[in-house]
Amino acid sequence: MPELPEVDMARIAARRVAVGRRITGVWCADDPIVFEGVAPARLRRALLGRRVRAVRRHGKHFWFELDRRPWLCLHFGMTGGLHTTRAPSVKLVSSGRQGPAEAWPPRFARLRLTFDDGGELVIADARRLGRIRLRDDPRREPPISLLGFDALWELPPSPRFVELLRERSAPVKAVLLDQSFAAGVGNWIADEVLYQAGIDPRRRARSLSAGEARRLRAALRSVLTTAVRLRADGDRFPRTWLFHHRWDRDASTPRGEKIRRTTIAGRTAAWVPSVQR
DNA sequence: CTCAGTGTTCAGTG
DNA sequence: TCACTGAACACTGA
Repeated sequence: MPELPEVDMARIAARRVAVGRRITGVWCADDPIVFEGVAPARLRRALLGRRVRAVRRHGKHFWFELDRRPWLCLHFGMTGGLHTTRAPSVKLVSSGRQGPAEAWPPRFARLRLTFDDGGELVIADARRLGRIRLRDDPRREPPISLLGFDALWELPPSPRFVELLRERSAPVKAVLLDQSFAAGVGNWIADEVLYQAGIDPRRRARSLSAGEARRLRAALRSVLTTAVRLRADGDRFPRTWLFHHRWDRDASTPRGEKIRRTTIAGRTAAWVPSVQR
């Protein structure tokens, strides 16, 4: 479930369980794909006994600052997620959703860390498109160094945002999905933002008027701040959002607006022709 | 059984 | 050269 708001919830959950604590146990799957270039023995050596200083996020990536380098860097891919427990019996999930106590350790666990106070943290990833890496200086090394502005924390001022869009000839939806443009925007957020700004996702980015670009920026800021404030819990998103209807079978919003689906940049775009021009 | 999917990368194209 | 597109990746659940 990982676009920027979900990853930010994971950052907060990880911070709560890990910051100030020492890592006393490391278990990891022997999976050279998810653990890109990191053998299990090296991972254990890098993490065991370390104290966690902070948890940082940029776009959909996040990482743990430790008291010694290298640091632990994570990306959830399409199906990854973070799970934590505090006391042996209390279970918390990064989504914040309250449910029946989940299985522990969770299905598809790839990495499991135990802390000196008994807390635990698990990275799970069914589809294995997520990545777990070690980096000496995450912000200065790929893949994080290749990202554009963080869509929530570093949104450029309007004039600069307009300028950046003018430099791009791809469909505006493809530009929104490009992590070297705005880091953290994923498929549903791009669709939501374009819907709220009233812009056809197929439009070339450079064809937007300054007014349209400003509307797009405002929608991006509004959608992200709202989603984060609501703890990335889709059930609590405003009912006016396309989010609730984009995959509906009947393909229309409660207002009776028809939803159309089009492939752009290899992803399915859901949009409302009567609203988006 | 088939296919789409809240993502990224990389080879190929124009 | 550069920007862009689409397939590949790997697996689950509808």
